[in-house]
Amino acid sequence: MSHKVNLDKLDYQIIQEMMENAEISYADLGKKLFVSGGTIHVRIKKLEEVGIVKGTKLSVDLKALGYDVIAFIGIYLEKSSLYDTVAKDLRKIPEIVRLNYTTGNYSMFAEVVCKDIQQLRFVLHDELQKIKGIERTETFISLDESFSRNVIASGE
Amino acid sequence: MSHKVNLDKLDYQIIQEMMENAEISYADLGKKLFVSGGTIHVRIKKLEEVGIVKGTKLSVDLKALGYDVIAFIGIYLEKSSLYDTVAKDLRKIPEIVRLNYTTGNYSMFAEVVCKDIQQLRFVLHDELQKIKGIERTETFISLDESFSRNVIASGE
DNA sequence: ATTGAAAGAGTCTCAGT
DNA sequence: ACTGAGACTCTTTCAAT
Repeated sequence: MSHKVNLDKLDYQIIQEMMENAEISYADLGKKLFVSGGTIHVRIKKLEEVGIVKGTKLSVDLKALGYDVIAFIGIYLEKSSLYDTVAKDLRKIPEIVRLNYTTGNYSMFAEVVCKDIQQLRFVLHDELQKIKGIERTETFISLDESFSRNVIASGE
Repeated sequence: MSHKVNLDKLDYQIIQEMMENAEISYADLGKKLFVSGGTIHVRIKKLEEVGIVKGTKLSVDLKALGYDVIAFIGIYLEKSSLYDTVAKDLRKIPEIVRLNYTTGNYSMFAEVVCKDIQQLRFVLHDELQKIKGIERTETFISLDESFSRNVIASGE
């Protein structure tokens, strides 16, 4: 459980700004938010210490990298108690980049990223069929990503 | 369309490493990959120029930020031609962080991030019901995220 | 293309407020 | 808690290979 930390407007502004672009310098971000670069530095250090900021990641264009196919897979389990073992098996498939245990129709929800439809076919027909405990799956291939963005960082 | 660029093993290794941690210095990454820091710099500049690398983003712990609820929404449209107008309306709901146009059961697939169940209820019952063109929706609340990770950067 | 070194820019620390 | 300046580290450029 994450014990509540009190963040002020400046903290949220820093997070908001750097979720989109982490390359901005402390001095420049400070100018933008009307504080010194030193203050930005102190705040970010605090946000790292309390675990809100986990680091920075390279933002990569998947299409440009050759990954043209994104799909979502709804997974029905034979028994919901099989969740952990099936999750462990799904983790071994590198094309599956995300797995959630969900309420509703499906027991689990997976996101797959593949280079092409042939690779997706392989994941669905070969890799997934091997896994014991999956009753059936439903696949939703993304034809277009309308948008993808960050949450709004604010205290309400 | 992204015209193919020839990447070698070193390019893929740099991407792989920095997708996970973009804070490592060029000198340190160079040591790890047995080249100079200057070479890392040249490669990253190339990857930026060809549009594979889009920048760096702050990695934030959503739970620690107060966002405890992730849900997926399958959306049935009255007519699939309504895609664009509905997408435009969904974009106005800040809690919806991602929207895909998909094959299969649903016409669209949305991901929502909320502070609590009350906020999710508000998005589902108030915000979503206002939008013209949505026939019905199915919601899958994530009870647990088993894993979330990057694709493998490699040329096969 | 890669390297190593110099120049420039950014981060980090700290004493003062 | 914020600031500004100094110390330190990293990025960026470039001449040589």
